[in-house]
Amino acid sequence: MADFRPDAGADGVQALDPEQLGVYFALMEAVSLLQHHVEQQLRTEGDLSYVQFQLLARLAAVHGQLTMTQLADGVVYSRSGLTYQAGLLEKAGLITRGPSPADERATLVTITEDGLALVGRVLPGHIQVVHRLLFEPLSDEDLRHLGDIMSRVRDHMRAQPPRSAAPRKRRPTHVAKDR
Amino acid sequence: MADFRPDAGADGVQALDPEQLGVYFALMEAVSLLQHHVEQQLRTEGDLSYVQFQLLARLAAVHGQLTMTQLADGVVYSRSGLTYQAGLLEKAGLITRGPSPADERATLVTITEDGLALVGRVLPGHIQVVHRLLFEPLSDEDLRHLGDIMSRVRDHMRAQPPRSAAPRKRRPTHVAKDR
DNA sequence: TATTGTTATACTCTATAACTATA
DNA sequence: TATAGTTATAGAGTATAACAATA
Repeated sequence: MADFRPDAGADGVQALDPEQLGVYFALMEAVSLLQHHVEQQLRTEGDLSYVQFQLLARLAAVHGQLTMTQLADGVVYSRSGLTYQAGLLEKAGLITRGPSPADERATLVTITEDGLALVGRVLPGHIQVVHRLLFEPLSDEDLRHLGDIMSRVRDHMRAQPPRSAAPRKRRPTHVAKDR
Repeated sequence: MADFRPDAGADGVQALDPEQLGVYFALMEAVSLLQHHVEQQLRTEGDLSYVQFQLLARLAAVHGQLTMTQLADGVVYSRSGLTYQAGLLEKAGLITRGPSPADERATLVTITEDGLALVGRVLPGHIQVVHRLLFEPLSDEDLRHLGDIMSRVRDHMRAQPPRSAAPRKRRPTHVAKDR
């Protein structure tokens, strides 16, 4: 079977010991489960996807206006993806798009009253799910640790690549054609 | 704007304080970034999606055979979704499907030599990405804390709902038609 | 009757490339 | 030339419902 041991082959590459691998898998599975539940709640109570909720929540948090590029950052990884989502949200009357006076290339996105109302309507249930699934089994100390760790990791990742623009890529094909 | 304060409205519902909300967002964004990078690596080096990698890794870890239902658990949330992925993996020669002697309703999934080889080929780069993005900014103590916390959370979530079967649902429509 | 798995179908979402317009 | 955004298009992925077969 596959060799999960550190440095199982290669050229001095930094490897993970079994403990690290376990931590990584636990993190990914837990977040996957959390996200799945959260998406169900958002869909059921607000007919929103998680991405759409994030976009609205960002706009609500800054109290209104953001540029498409600012809005995209950290949520969506392609321009066209954001245009698509913004189109849906605009059609649903939750946001508005208009020209920017400062930079005429830019589009200013504004959240509507309906958009704000929807966020307000969906948020309590959202928070409830997160509380029940994520925070219930955690102590206050766990919470502090988790917050400290994850914000450090997030900042580390934000710093690393250019982001919001496609890095490098080589063969964007399908399932292992080379086997 | 939207009210993010605890108990902003409702009927005694358990709410999140701002610290908890921050921890939640940091967690989700960090994992989202990590997953995005990891998916690029898997696609580039092995033409695999993350789901496909998970399925192969599970099969590799148990050294071979699993039932479709066992394989789905925790990775995919619908039967047909797994059938689709298994079809791709089988077409690519990475797995094999056959009848189960024990239960003739079941399908036994077996990883092939090519499948094992691919996991082995992709894993070092995968591990490298995880190390660089997730573990680099963490101390040994952070690692212990994170592992402890996330495995507790994961187990808590696993216990909660029935899983692997669709829970309840109400209105699986599109973007907020009610506004 | 309940469970395992597949199929058909419809739809959401994402990404690439080409394009327009402004800085 | 570089940046902001849109459009067209193609493809991956997911979920629901209906179905067949076995327990």
